[in-house]
Amino acid sequence: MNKPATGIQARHREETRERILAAAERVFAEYGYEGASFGRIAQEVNLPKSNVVYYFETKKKLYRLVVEDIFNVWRQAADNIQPDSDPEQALGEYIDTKLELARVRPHGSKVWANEIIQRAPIVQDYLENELRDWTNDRISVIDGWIDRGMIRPINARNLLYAIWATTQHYADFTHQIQTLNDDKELSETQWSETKRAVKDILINGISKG
Amino acid sequence: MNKPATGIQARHREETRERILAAAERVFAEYGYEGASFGRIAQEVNLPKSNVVYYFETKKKLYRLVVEDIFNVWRQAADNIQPDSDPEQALGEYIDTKLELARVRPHGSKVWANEIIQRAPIVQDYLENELRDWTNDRISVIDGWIDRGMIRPINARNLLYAIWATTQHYADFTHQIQTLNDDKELSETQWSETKRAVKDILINGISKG
DNA sequence: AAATTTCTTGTACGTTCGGTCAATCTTTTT
DNA sequence: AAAAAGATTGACCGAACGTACAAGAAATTT
Repeated sequence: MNKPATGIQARHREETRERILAAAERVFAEYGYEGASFGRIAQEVNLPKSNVVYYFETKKKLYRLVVEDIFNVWRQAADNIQPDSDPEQALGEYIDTKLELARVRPHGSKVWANEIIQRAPIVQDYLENELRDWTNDRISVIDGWIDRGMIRPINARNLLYAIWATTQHYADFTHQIQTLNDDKELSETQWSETKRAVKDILINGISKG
Repeated sequence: MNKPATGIQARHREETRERILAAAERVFAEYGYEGASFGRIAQEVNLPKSNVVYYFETKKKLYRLVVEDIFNVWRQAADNIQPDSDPEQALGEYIDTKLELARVRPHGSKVWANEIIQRAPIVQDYLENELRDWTNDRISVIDGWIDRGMIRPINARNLLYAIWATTQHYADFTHQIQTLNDDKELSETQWSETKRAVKDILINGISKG
């Protein structure tokens, strides 16, 4: 798909694109779609505005790439939710991975949240296809576990939503959590404790006996 | 605090202010702070832009009123979390109420989410005072329950976050949920099932035995 | 090394927006 | 009913934004 990046120019192009995309994720997260501007993104990567436009043409196209990226990262995080997995372990790992993503890539999550809150004006087609199919697959797996008596008969869809909501909360509401933590970032220890506690609460809700 | 609203003028003023506030909540939710404009809000209530400006002076002031309003509604929803309440019932009612608010007033929740995602540029002082005190009070109550052996020793703060995240998810991510529900609004039955399932998952995580 | 393609950058244009202001109309107070 | 206060509205302004464009610099291809 991508060119192998021979030559000085091609290599430099990829590098610049990546830098712009990273900055765009931050700026879209912090200011919202309308609030973000080419000017501010350009400033963050120390390039003239017109150069950023040259690489991505329109704000909409740049934004879409940012949104699709975070979705694909999340999709991978659920790879281990398979019919033959151990439910508690698979979901535990899924929660761990999503919380780790909330920690190291909070901006992508915020952009996604913003897009959904505003009724997906840009990526609605993505929701109707990729997201819908992917979600239904995961629900089938969980229902399969229930059929085989491996977990309590909970509502698979609402469980999935609870996991999404809780894990993404730590990305989207970072600022609130930080304020309630006396304006300090969560420490290493607090993150571990959070992972343990979230699994404790959610997994306890599904296990038998 | 408010004038008793005698006379035609005063009554009409209150009425107009309310209509504008309701429209502003919708518009801020749907377009974000930057994306929302006096023009669009004015259009929704069929008034000239300058009249809306006359009532609220600046966009910031109007926005702040909207944000404070939803916070106060949420605060009330937790009134029954008291030391002498039955934990499972009190938290169950809290979840029910918050889900009902997610259903009937999704816009306020979205505005709050947006504000927090963007690092509370307008209401940071609110977080530092009202929200922080209120949260610590609730955590004390839950820890009290744990001390008296009424629930499992879970992490009270993370439990609170899980409840917020999960309930508000049904407001903030309405559009995604609807898309995954074949583009249909959740039915009466589905809302009941959701309330049951969310309580099932979260409350099961705290109960003893 | 000449020709071609790709990248860089400053300028400029049309639009939208928040907010001001003054003129007019309506309600309340005296 | 005269005077004062409050409400309504259209016109207007300066700033910011998305993006089109042209002209030159650099890299690549021939």
